[in-house]
Amino acid sequence: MTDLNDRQQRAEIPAGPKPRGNGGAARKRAVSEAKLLEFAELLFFAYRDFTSDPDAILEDFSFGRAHHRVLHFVNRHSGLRVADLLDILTITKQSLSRVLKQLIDKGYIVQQAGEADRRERLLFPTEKGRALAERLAAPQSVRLAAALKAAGPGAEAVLRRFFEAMINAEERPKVSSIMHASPTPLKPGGKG
Amino acid sequence: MTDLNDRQQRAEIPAGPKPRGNGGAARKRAVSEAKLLEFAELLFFAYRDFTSDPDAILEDFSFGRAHHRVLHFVNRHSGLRVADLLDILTITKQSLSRVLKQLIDKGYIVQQAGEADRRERLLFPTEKGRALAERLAAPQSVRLAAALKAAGPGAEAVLRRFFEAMINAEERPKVSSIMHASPTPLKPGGKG
DNA sequence: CGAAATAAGTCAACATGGCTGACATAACCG
DNA sequence: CGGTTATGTCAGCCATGTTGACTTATTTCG
Repeated sequence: MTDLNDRQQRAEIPAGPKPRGNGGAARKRAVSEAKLLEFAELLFFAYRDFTSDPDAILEDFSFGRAHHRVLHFVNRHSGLRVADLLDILTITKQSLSRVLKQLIDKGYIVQQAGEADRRERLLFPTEKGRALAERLAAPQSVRLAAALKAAGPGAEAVLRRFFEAMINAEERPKVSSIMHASPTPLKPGGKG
Repeated sequence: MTDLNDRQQRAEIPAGPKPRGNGGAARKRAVSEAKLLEFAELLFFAYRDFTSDPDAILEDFSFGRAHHRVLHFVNRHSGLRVADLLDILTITKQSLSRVLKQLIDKGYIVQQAGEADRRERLLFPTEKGRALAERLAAPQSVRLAAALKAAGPGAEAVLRRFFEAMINAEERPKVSSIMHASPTPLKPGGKG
């Protein structure tokens, strides 16, 4: 077994916490620091497994995690611009272009020139795109629902505050406006 | 400005929620589903920004996020085996090998044959490795501390339950044993 | 003891998805 | 009209994931 549970047994020496440079006055800080790093690890593990379900589905479509991210945001916030997507994903135009083009070519996303500013390409999911987005979201929703339930009553508010505070302060208004924006409807002509 | 805040203003049409396939009986489910997807997005944004601080530091060392992950776990759980690391990161031996070798070559990590089983290579941070790990962890700790504070009293317990439930059920005992394992001390001879 | 299993390392080749720099087109704005 | 903006695109590079095959050292077990 490559079970990590085995590990402790193998170490013969009891091994208490080793006295490092921060001995003495910084004791209280050090404990708190360790707890913070535990949360860092929990976040890592949670995110690792959170992404694993859709990743498995994506293989059947020869898509990757990058496609998922794009499709998700286009589906949830249909009518957003390419520039919005770049901002959300914090990747370059060229990186986005690659996956976005594939999603458009394969009929998961359609573009439509902006009404007020015709330079803009507003992005919309097709029916096919919406279906895939929902299929990818399903296991994540199940996981989140279970985790919220396990976290107990009042967890939603706590988590919302926690996550929002984890986001860079300058980004919070953007994120907030993305999440609460009403979707632009697809104009007639765009093949759904 | 490529500010996402601009978006709503540009859409002329009011655009209510469009009646989709799940009209009628599934109304309550649909609302809940939207809320779950909001948490999915918050998790995405939180993780995106959580990783951005160390990423910036890593550039100065010509390292990437993969190196950070390895160094973090070796530092926090010194004495773990290569197999443990593979399990934690869920990557292949070959992928790990590349970054691990670089960390060893550059003197951030040392290996030591296991005492009970000499096939095992136990991994330890050097002083240099510990220093870098701490430097990378610092901004993340600051961010986490602020977010915990913002989440309010009782947030720690809630978050712990939430994150643990987000992890695949089969993985939970492993994760738990990693996180609560006492570190194996480095034996004399290993250049620290 | 000797054979099989295990832990780790390695070589080669490939895919995905980041990145930079440079440049083209269309549309908007003053 | 000219400058700026939004988008798209070409070409190439790099980091980090993948598979498959194979070696070496060591442990475990019949």
